[in-house]
Amino acid sequence: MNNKNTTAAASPVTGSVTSLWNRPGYLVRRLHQIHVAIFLEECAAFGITPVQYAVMTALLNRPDSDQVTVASDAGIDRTNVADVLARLDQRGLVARSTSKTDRRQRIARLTPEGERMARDMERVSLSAQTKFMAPLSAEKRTRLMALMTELVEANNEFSRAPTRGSH
Amino acid sequence: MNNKNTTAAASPVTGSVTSLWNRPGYLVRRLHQIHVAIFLEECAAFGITPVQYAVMTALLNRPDSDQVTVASDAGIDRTNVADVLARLDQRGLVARSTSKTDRRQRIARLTPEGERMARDMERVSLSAQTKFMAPLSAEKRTRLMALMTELVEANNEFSRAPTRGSH
DNA sequence: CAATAAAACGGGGTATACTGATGAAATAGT
DNA sequence: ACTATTTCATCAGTATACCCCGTTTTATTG
Repeated sequence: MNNKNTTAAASPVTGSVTSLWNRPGYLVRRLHQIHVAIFLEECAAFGITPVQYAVMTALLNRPDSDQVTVASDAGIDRTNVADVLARLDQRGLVARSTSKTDRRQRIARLTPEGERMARDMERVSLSAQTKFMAPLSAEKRTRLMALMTELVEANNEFSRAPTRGSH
Repeated sequence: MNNKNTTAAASPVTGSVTSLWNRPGYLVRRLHQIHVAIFLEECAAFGITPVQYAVMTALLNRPDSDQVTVASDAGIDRTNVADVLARLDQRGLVARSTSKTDRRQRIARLTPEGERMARDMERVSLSAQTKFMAPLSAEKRTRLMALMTELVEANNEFSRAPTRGSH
């Protein structure tokens, strides 16, 4: 394939301190890559990304939210939410309007078509999750979910997109 | 803060099937966000991103690699590696040249300055890892690393940036 | 050895994610 | 009531991350 990985000396990283596999950040980044790839593959028919689906779910649970609320619920950066909502608006899945009680706020809600799609996507979303976690036993899946939840909750404030509510 | 999260009825997502907190993809995405934020904060003095550091580490372990090898070692998309290497080249941390044995390949290696910085960054990289994992007990940290490693290895082929070698 | 396949790279395009700055609107403090 | 601060949104800019497609070069195969 190339000139570097065909000899034994070409793998000096095994067990090394500098191996990426000892770094939690590397593993988290790879897991994220993998999940996005699986989700996009499973949901190709809908043409919806994981983040777009998170936004749609947030609006399903809490309609007529302003962008800050959507960002908090979906765990997405405020600036990014505006872009995502604009794309969903352009596709007719989301409608936006100015709040009557606070003219700074831009209120978003799913259109009937968007709501229908969000509910239809629950099936493929579940199958993406199943495929992603399939290599682990049921017990390991539960443990991993618990550990990740604990770590996200404890480090919540470090991200620019911290969540606010309970879950 | 807004008109939605001050009442009990404003949190209909608790325990719901549609709660993002039950979705592994959501947790993985949040963990990724959080780790990037912590890394950038700890390594602000260097102005290096997690991905750039991964590339530099890959070149530290295996100098004079072509871009495909760097992509595989660092777990990064092939086209993305070219962009990252171009930025590191522009900052004088990486030097690129055409391979003499295969004129398709673009060979990259750390400059002396880049190598020095990569070694200097090991300290802050470790402190970023520590800060990221700090909320978990030592036992939970070990378990989480093992579970994430198992899941990445098993799902390796789903990502566009699968790794090739051992670790 | 010529036709074909495969690999490496680059360009163009889209989406996420964040920083910093700006402006408009609402709230708090005096 | 008036000022100061905060909050919400937007814009410009950078960096990741991936896709598709085309070109060049190498490897394979009939």
